[in-house]
Amino acid sequence: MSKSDARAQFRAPVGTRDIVPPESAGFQRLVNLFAEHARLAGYGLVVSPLFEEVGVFARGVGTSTDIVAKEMYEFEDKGGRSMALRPEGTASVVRSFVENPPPVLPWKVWYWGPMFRYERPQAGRYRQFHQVGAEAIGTDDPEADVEMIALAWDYFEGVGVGDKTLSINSLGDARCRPDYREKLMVYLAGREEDLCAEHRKRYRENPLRVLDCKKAECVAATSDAPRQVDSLCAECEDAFGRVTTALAALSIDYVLQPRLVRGLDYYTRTTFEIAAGSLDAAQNAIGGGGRYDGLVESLGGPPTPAVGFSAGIERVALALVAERGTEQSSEAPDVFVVDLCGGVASVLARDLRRAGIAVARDFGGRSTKAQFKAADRSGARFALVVGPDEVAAGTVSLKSLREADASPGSPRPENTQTALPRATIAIEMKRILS
RNA sequence: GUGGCCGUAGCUCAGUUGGUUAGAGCGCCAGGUUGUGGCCCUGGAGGUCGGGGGUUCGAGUCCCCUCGGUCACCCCA
Repeated sequence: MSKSDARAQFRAPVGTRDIVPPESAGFQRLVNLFAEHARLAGYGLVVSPLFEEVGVFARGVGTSTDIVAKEMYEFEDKGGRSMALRPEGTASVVRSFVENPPPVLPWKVWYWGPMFRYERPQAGRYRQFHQVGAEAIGTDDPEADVEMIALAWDYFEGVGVGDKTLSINSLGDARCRPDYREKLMVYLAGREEDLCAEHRKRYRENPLRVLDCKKAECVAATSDAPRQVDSLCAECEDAFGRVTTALAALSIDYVLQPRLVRGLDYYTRTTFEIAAGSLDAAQNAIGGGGRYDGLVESLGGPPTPAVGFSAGIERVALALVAERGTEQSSEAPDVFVVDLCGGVASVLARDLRRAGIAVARDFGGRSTKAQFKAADRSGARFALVVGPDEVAAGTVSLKSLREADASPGSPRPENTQTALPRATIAIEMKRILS
């Protein structure tokens, strides 16, 4: 089989990609760190299906959103049911909440996994991408909003995203949003001619979306448009004030972004987004979220306030690379077994692995030189050499692969090896590695 | 869904107005060193030039189509 044959046959689908070592180590790290932050904040893991009935997203996310209207992977299963690959995580989690009502509120859960959106791929945008996220369902306390923002912020801090901006806004609630919407509609109607071609026709469908438009015409036309934050009802006003006050107390800097609308219909009151300064691409949002007090009810549950957040793993990874360059893998083994008589590596490696030591080895009975080359490349700290001499003496030879003078271009140094008893090698290596 | 740019070795790329058998660096494998990595030297493997069609005596090079990549619009993570 030639390589070109194998390559010509199949490729990863458009907009998807394989995440392979060493990059996958970074991916795993981002997931693991979120798991840890979530655990510390009292969130339990929820694993929900990657696909749902279309209605979960249509009613949850909203049929007027781009995500549902034109980006969903929909299919009919063999039972004739209309299904869709999940384009985001919150709707599924809420469906799960409604289906399995927890005994105690709030229900605090986190998740991670792939999401699917049928879009043209570009920098930082894929058809299958991965998110970590958290939801707190069953409380309207603004402090829950703050906990969610802090979780997001501290996660990004923890993984190493230094250059980032938190934008927040309040979209009001069922009481004050309609009033604001009306105000904005009137304002836009008076300036219809100034809007971009797209929104001149469509602003009536969702006037809030015009605020999010990046076209110069729309930005100019809405520069002094009424702001939702100025039209909040007393309750929303109070809630938003408590959020901003608490953020200040936590020393989390934020920018009030009255134009922050976000493309999902379910948001109410607090919405927020975190953008990475190192990403100058069009896609610089690494995470976002907000409150969705009406979603549980619209998916058939009892009226239940909730707040959530999600982050895009690929985007975070891109931000980290942009900020600090490629990180090297931390998957290097502890030791590399060099087997010079053949057949002894498997037993030695297993002894060490059972003791919790990461062991790599070579295959194919290659030359000493080839095995040491492989050992060097593996990044292992030590080589353990077993040959006829060692077998006869009941020992294993330990050699450091990280000499202090191992600068590129240096000549081969003297080989310094230590003979260790074979019988207690696992214990001894544990001690040396610690 | 629309548009710009780009497809030559595992990777990064060169390849003259179209002209013989398509090259380099890095990486990989082996030898130099019959038990020792990095540096060095020598050799080797690896390509239907993304795919198809056309023009031509002759196409990696020109034309068309197609697939893929990439960036942007839209929108979002």
